[in-house]
Amino acid sequence: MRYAKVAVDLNAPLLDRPFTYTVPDGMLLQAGDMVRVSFGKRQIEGYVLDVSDECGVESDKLKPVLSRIGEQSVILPEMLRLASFMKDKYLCTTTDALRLMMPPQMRAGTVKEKTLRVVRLVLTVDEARQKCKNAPAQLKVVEALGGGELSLEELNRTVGGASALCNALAKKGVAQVYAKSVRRAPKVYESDRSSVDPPLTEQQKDVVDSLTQAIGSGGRFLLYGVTGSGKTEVYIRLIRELLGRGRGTIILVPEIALTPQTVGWFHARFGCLSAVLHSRLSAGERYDEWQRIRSGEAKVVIGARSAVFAPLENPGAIIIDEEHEGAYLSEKRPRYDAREIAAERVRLSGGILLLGSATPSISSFMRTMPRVRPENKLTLLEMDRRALDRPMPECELVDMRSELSNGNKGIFSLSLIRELKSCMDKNQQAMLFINRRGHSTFVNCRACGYVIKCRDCDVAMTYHQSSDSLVCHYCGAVAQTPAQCPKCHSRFIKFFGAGTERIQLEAQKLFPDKTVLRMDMDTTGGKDAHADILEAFGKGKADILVGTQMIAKGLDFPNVTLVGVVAADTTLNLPDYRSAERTFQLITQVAGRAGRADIPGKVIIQTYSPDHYALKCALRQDYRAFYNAEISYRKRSLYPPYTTIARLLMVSQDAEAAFAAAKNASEQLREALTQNGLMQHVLSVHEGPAPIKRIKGEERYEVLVKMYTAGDTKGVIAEMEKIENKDRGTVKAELEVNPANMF
DNA sequence: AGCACGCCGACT
DNA sequence: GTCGGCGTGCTC
Repeated sequence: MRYAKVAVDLNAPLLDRPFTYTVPDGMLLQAGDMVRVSFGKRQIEGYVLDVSDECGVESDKLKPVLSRIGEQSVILPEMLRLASFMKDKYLCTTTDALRLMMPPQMRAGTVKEKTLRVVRLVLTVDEARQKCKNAPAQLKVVEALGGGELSLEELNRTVGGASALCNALAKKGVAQVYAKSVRRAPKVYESDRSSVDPPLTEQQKDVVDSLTQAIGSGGRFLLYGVTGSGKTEVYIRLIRELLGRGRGTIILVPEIALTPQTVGWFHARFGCLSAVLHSRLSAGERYDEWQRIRSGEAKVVIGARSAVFAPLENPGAIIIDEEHEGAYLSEKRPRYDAREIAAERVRLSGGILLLGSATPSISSFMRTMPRVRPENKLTLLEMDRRALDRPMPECELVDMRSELSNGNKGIFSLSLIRELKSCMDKNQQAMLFINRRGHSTFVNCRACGYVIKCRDCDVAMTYHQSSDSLVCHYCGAVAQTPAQCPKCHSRFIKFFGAGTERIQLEAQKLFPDKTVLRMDMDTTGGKDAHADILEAFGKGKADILVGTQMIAKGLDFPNVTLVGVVAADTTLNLPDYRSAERTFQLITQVAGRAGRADIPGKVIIQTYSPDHYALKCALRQDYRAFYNAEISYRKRSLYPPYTTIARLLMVSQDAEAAFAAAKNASEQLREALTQNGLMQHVLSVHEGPAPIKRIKGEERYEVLVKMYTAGDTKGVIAEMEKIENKDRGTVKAELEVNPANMF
């Protein structure tokens, strides 16, 4: 007798263990297969984890596997091992992990193949001609079909009224109309780049060589390459090399919607060997792309975070572009880190992990340092020169304080205005970056100092001129712009803090006969608005592009010679230990948009804190100096990566209840940790209001736990998880480790 | 998660 | 007297 260990497709911790079923004689079953089993009183789906002759349980109440689903196994055996890794690492259920590894329709059983109505002759062409010699219209159809087949859709385009004619032909027994299943191919941004490999620079060659040498033995690499150094080309060469050895590659990009060009490049080079996976695909497209990968038809997978689970057998490499981006962390449970998943996948398959960035995250760069434990170690590959002989742009830091004391109250410094003028005079393009949308970031009463806040959030409202209203950027609430202060009724109301709208207006005022485009969440609402704006700017239909971080990455515009960072301090002053890191990354990335081979770029960075190391380093484009300064700050102040911060957030309509829950949780945690001896790993347990006390009408209190990363963080987190899962009625608890933001 | 069994309140 | 509330217990 053969026995199958089955993970049932139900999400409950109590059921998160294998159930044993007998395998009926003659049923071919292997690990990874989807099956139907009876479970209690009902029938459900499950996934075969293992098939063996060993039963392992009291055999009196074993039931048989009812049936096997699908032609191919759904989960690759290596992915079963990955699921068990995830269960352990993220404290999720096996089902949680497995569900990430297949398209949702797979489980729902609503796999709908897309079909086309296709027509073909059932007789030879000559016989068909004979039968239709008195019907000239039908004859046309016969000639169009010839010995092959055509979809009704195509046929209708060449022959008028083809549908009716085909029905007649079918009745006569000449032709046959049938449904043929086809794959839905997602739209790909057409790249104007040629599909020919360009020559590599010396640095690119060296990096490709190091990577190629690791094929077979595997390895983990961090490619630090300055903006414009040609990382994508390195990826392509590695992928090509792997394809030559029969192995596929997964490439992750942070926001696929923002990088249609990158997707286009891969498509141009690898054609239908490539597949795309991202959230904007329709369910059908996603399913079909998944199938193409699973069947081995597509071997180059490009996608967003979740594509790290693509059913690519034995990947030779997983490449993570813009490695420092927060998009690689899942905000839903299980809160996985695609970089960690990738590392484990390549470990299991003996492949290469390649993280790439012009501004690596502090935690990744630290892992390239000597004396890092081998299991965490990343090998550093470096490209410090731009390809195509593009020089690094010239950067200037402008102290906005002295600008003010010199009588310039405007939002543009004299330097920026001068450079903008010269740029516009030469008919070149400029980009102005500001990391806030709207017109003014807050509205303030000059008489009493009152700042207008959102009704439901502890956040100042932003003035939007386009709609002449106040908008809360946390909950989207809209309020009327008051004519007088709601508190003291003074009419002396002022608007402060410029956003993209204001910058656009000011720039337009400065250059009335130039075109100024704006790109932010407010102007990219439509489906293709995003691509449309970029395309318009790329084609020179605008002279100045104003935008938020959306314009910081992705496309290369050769005619952009000036980049202005209007307010570099915005991200710097956020209450988050990563604010310096984020500021440095953002500025370095936007600055990278400036200049090309024949026209060197210019970057103007405006700030009120010109002495801050993040800005000074960004000015010199000096990543290493920044890293050194930042890592010593993290060490001094006991921040990650030296420590790990776990945060248990209590959310409730009722402030008292949320606070009580936090206080309670903190006490329970201390007690539990003291009892099982885990307290020694903990640096601090602290409860209090979250930095933003209220969002969408919900009060927020938190328990912050800081521990040394080298200690037993897992044990402590497991204790916090237990507390998180306790039922506390109206108060919701949310646990996050090294939270993506501290608000 | 679901679906059973099981023991106490208001109803044809 | 029954219908039905949802507490706890089990599912190969």
